[in-house]
Amino acid sequence: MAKIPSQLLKGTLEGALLMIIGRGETYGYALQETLAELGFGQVPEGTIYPLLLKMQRNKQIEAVRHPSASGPDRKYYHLTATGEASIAEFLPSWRQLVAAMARLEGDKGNE
Amino acid sequence: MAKIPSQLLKGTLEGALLMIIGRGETYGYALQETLAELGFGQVPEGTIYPLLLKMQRNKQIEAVRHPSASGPDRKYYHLTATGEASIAEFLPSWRQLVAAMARLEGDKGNE
DNA sequence: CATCGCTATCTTGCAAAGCAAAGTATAGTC
DNA sequence: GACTATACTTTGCTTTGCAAGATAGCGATG
Repeated sequence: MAKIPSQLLKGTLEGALLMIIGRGETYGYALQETLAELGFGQVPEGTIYPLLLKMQRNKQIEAVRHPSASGPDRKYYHLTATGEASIAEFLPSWRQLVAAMARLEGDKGNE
Repeated sequence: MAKIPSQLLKGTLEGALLMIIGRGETYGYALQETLAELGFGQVPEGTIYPLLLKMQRNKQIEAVRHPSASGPDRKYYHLTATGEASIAEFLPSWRQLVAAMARLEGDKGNE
């Protein structure tokens, strides 16, 4: 699986993380694996953890610390109402961008 | 037509401009209109012109200056081989990102 | 002729976001 | 004890979108 260039991920990643957390409480390390499984590539810790902290400051997510049987404590995140609202703002913009690009790709295909 | 947040555009815009220029020689001002028609929203001049200059420095595009009947000279851009190669690198990454996001949206839809 | 509005490009400086790198710490394996 | 996997944090760099302002040619209105 090729790596998605960082510049392409900009902005999209926050939306993606919010949507994954919206599926059910998770923690940073697991999010990294989930992103890889979904096809986002190997997103580095240095990207994910600062983003989670920022989203927590913005009240989009909340954290609860729980011990783990296989290592240090985990910070489990869940969505807040603000986080849900962020997803509701993000998705239409994302879809608009995808639609615009699809028009361009369609043109390309007709040549 | 809503405005696409700047963070979402990051990286995508360069690919989009290259693809539009690939359809046929154009200039900055016209690119702005084309982007709007495609659904990218009103991308400001302060975004487009610096990007075009950067792509020119990177040899992805080349410019020819022509006078206009309705205003100042226009700089018409066309793709170079490097530019074509950039598109060939960009498109798979873009499609991978779209596919990954589609998986997430699909999950959401099943809830 | 002066002003306005449309066309057309360039430059400066700031903000946001991805990420490499380094640090800290726990649990299990060799 | 060393190493590996797990798990989170912080610092500083780089890229990119963009607001704001400058420059300039053209046509129409007054």
